[in-house]
Amino acid sequence: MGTIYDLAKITGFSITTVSKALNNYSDVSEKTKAKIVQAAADMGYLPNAHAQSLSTKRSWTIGVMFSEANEVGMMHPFFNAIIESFRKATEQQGYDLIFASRNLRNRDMSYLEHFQHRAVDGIVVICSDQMDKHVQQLIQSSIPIVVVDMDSTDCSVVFSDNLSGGTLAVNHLYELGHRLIAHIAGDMTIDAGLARIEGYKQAMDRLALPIPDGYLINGGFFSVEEGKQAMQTLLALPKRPTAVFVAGDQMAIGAMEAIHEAGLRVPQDISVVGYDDIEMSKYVTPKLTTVRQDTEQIGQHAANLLIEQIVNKRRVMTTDIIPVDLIVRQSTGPVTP
Amino acid sequence: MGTIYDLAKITGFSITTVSKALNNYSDVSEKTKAKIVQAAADMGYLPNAHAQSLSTKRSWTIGVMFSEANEVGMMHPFFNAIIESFRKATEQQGYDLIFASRNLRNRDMSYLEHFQHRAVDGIVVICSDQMDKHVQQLIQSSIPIVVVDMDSTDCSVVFSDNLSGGTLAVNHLYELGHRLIAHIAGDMTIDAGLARIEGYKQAMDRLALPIPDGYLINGGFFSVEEGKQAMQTLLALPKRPTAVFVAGDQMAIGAMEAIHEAGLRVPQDISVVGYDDIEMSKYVTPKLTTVRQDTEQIGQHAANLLIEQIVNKRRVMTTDIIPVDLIVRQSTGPVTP
DNA sequence: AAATTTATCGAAAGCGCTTTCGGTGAAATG
DNA sequence: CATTTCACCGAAAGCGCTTTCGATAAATTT
Repeated sequence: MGTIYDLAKITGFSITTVSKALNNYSDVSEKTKAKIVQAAADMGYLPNAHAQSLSTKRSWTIGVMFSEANEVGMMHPFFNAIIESFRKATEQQGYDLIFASRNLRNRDMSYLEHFQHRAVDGIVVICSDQMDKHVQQLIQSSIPIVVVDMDSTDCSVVFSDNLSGGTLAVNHLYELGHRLIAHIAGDMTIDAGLARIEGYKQAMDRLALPIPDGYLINGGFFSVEEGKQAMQTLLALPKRPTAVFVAGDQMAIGAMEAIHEAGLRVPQDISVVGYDDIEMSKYVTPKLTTVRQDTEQIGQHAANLLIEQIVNKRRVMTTDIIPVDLIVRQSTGPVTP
Repeated sequence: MGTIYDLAKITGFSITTVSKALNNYSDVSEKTKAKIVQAAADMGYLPNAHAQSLSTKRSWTIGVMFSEANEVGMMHPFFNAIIESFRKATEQQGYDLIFASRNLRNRDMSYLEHFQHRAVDGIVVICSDQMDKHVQQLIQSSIPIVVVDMDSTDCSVVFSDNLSGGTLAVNHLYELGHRLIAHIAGDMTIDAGLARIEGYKQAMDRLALPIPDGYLINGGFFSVEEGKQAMQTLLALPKRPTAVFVAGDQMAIGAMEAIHEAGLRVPQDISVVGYDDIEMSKYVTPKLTTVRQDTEQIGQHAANLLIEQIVNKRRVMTTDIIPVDLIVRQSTGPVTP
C-alpha cells in the first residue's frame, strides 16, 4: 500500500508535491502530476482515511442511529428500505455509513458522544420517538442532522404524508360502503402514528361518521402480535366494525390473523387496509390493501437534506413531506349487508 | 469537546500524562489520574477516533460487504437478521460497522481498496457468491475476514448445515407419505443452494425415491417471483409432485402463490416446505413449514471468529457449521390418495 | 538589460493521539 | 551515609496527510 512518503521517495518529489498532485492542485505541472499518479497506481497507493480526516476535519462518514425503544433494530422492513435507499444516495456522494451504538469499548456513552468520537460529518436518525433523550441530544447538537419519520421544527425532517394516508384509507373504505370503520393505531408517542390517527379522525368527521367507543384502539409498536391483540379486542366489541384501518402492515397482518382465527373472512366479513406496503403485503392471503409509503423517496430526500447541510456547513430545518399512495389489493371489499 | 492539549493545560500536566491517565497506564499516580479524569468529564472530552486510529493502527471498525449480484442489499430478511446479530455481537466488543461500497468520491474502486482506505480492522462478507471477484480479492488479502453463507477453505466461514436441512425437509415429507417430492433449488452458483440440493438428493436416494425428470428445478436467486415461476413449471409437469421442498422461504411463498393460482390447495393438494424461517413465514397462509436457520447463532459465531483473528493478529480458517431445525407448520400435510 | 510575473516546487507546521525512553525526587536498602 | 530501587512524570518522535507560505527559476514585460 504505502504512504505519500514512499511516493515521494520513488518519484523524487516532496510529499507536498505528491499530495498536491494526488489532489489535483493547480500548482503542479502536468508532467510531474502524471509521474506521481502513475507511481501511485503502480504501488496500489490508497490514502489513509484517518489521516485525511484528522487533517481536513472531514471524515466522509455519516452516523446512523436507530432507536432502541422498539427493539426492531434494522430488521423492520420499512426502516430497512429507507436505510437502503439512503445508503445508495449517500454512497454516490462518497459517504460511508457507520452504525454506532451506545457502547464503546466498555464505556457507556450517548449516541452523540459516540458520533463525536467518530467525528462523523452528519447524522441520520431513523425509527425513533420524539421523546427519546438521545434523539433530542442529537438534535440539540451542532452536527448536521436529518431525522426520518418524525416531526420536529428543530431540525430537518422527512416523513410521509400520514394525514393524507389516514384519509385515503378511510375514504376508500367509505366508498366500498363501510360505515363502521375502526382504527388500530400506533402508539401515541410516535409522530407517524399520531398523524394517521388524525387523518382517520378528520376523514371520519368529514364523512359525518361517528367513531364509536373502542373503535380507536392503540396497537402499540407496530408488531404483528400487537396488531393481532388489538383486533381481538375489536372483535369483542358489541358492535363489531365492518372495516378496519391499521396503522402498519405488520399490525394489519396480525389483525387479519385474528380475524381468521375468529372464523371470519377478509374481506367478506371485515375489510382491512394496512400502512407501509412492505414487501410481504402482496404475498399474504388475502393480499393486503395498504397505504404505500415511498421509502425510495424518503431515503433520497433525507440524504440530500443531510448532504446539503454538510457541504454548506450550516444547519437547515426543512420539513419534507412525501406523498403516499393507496394500493388496493384484496383485503378490502364492498360491505356485505 | 477539546483535546488532550486542553486537558493538559487545564490540569497542568503534560499531554503524555493526560493520555496515560486516560488510558489507565500504571505509571501515573491515582491522584493525578483522578484529577485528569475529572477534568475530562467536566469538559466532555472525547478522544478523536481518527487520531487514535492513526496512532495505534487500530480503527475499531469492521467493514461489511454485501454482494451486489442479487440486488437485495440489506433488504433480504435472512441476511438482514444475520447482520443485526453480528452487529450486536461486535458492538459489544467496541467495534462499529461501516458499510462500504465500490465508489469513493467519484473514484471507482474495489471493495478491498475501499476497506484499505478506511483501514478497517476486519471484514465480514455477507450474501455473496463464490465467484465474485471482489470476494476473492478480499479473501486473498491479509485483512482478517469472515464470510457468511459460503463455503471456502481459504478463510473462516460460517454457514448453516444445509445438507442436513435438505434431508430434514425431505424426510419430513416422506413421513407424511409423500413420494413425489420436487425441489425448487437456488442458483447453482450459491453454495448454500448447492448444499441443499445435495441434501435433497442424498435423502431421496436414501429413501430409494427416484427423482423424476424436471423435479429438480432452478429457482434462481431466491425471490418470490422466481419461486412462483419455478412452481408453475413444476405444475405443468405430466406427473405433478405432491410435495415440494423449496430452498428459500421467499421462493416458497411464491410457490404457494402459484399453487393457489392454479386452483390447488396447500397442503391438501401439494405440501410445501421452505427454508430460512423468515419472520413472515408464520404469517402467510397457510403458515409455512420450513427449515429454520439460526441467524442469531450465525451472526454471533461470525463475530467471534472475526474478532478472534483481529485480536490475535493472525488469520485463521475455521469452518463453522450451524445446525438447523425443521419447523412444522401448516403448509405440509399427509399425502391425499 | 532590468524589473516583474508566472509556473512550479518544498519546508514546516499542524491535525490529535500514543508510546518509548530518559529524568527526577523519594523511599528502600546496604 | 551512600547506593539502589521505585513511583511518577514529560520531551520528543511518530502515525499519514493537508495547507500555508515562501523560494526559485523561467518567462514575460518594460
